[in-house]
Amino acid sequence: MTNQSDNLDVSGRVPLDRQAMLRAMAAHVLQHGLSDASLRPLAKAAGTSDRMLIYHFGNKEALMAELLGYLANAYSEALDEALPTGRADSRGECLYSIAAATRGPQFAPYLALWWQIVAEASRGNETYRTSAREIMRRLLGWVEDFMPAGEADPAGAAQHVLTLVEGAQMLDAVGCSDIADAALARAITAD
Amino acid sequence: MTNQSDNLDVSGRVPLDRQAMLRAMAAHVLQHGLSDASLRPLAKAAGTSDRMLIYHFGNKEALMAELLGYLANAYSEALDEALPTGRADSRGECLYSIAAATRGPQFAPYLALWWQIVAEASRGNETYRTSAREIMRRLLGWVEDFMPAGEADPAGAAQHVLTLVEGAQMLDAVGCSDIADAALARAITAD
DNA sequence: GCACGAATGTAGCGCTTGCTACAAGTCTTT
DNA sequence: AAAGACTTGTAGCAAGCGCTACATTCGTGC
Repeated sequence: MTNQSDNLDVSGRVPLDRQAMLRAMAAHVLQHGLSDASLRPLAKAAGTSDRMLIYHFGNKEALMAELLGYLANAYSEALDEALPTGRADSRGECLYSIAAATRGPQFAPYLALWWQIVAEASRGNETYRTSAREIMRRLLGWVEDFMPAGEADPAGAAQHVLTLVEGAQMLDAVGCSDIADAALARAITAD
Repeated sequence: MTNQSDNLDVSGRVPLDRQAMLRAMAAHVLQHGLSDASLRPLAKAAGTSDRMLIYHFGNKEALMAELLGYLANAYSEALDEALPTGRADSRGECLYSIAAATRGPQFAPYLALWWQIVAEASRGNETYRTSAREIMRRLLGWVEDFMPAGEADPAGAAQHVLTLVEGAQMLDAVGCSDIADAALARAITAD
């Protein structure tokens, strides 16, 4: 029952260890997926023991919730870096830029993980659903901010773009990138 | 090493057993997901033993491949039943009808399974990827056939509709149906 | 009627799962 | 220096995993 989540002392040593563990575990999960996210492999990746993971995080569910939050942040930061700044010149360019950025190979590990999160969310797991919804909201906000300045309904347009891009990513995942490409090209010229 | 996949004798008893097993296992997987698709639960659902499943299907991978094929067929048939026949009157109606049909509650079990399949496919599992691609192709064909008669580019329009609908379904899965609804409404009025 | 292969039950192997009991270290506080 | 809290290693539990060895039953062809 003793874990140090409420340890806020000045030394800061314990929170640092926690962060280091989370960083290492996040890297492991990105590479190997949720199905290999059991205590012993995670502990090995973090350079510690399953015993210590339970000690630090309480139980596996709490660990996964925290790890998911960490990964959501990491994903957000990766997006911030990959996505263009400012505003698009047209709706078509907005769609194109965002699709191009998020479908790039550097996001493949995140997307592979993403679909596992969606699968869990779809099965009713509230931890994953909450995390996933938060990521979508954040992404939607980003798309909205990238909408061209003259856009009459930036929120609606962003929702449209997001839905298309996510559909395209799913088609990528199952090897139907041709369909995704055609759909996006059509949507871009239509705008 | 003895299994009867090549047993084509007239009695037909063995293939029947195989079909019955697949039917029962498919129902179980639809209800409980892939994560509960290990040999013992599957065997229990099929009224037999893990020992017999291995005997009949060789190993788990072969079993899952066959089960996935069975489920893809079942999904197709469910779609055939749920989707309207004939042709839509407009692109907007086409999108609306297909979204309404495939987002209905009767497809929730299929969709929960679908995202698990997508997750596996995205991680590089070829069995799942092949199965998923086949389902997408079939669905795309269906959408194309439902396009209004006057449509200049039915194939392209169908790809567009499919991408939007799949994006909407993903947003449903993570509890963002509001975004999906708005995106579809916008796409429908735009058409 | 008997022999042979197909079909099936029982038991178990080696491995991984989340988690715990117990003991021993280390570090801080008094 | 003693005491207590924090931290960690070792060993293990009960359950589940895919799969197999062995023995038995069953139906059919000679």
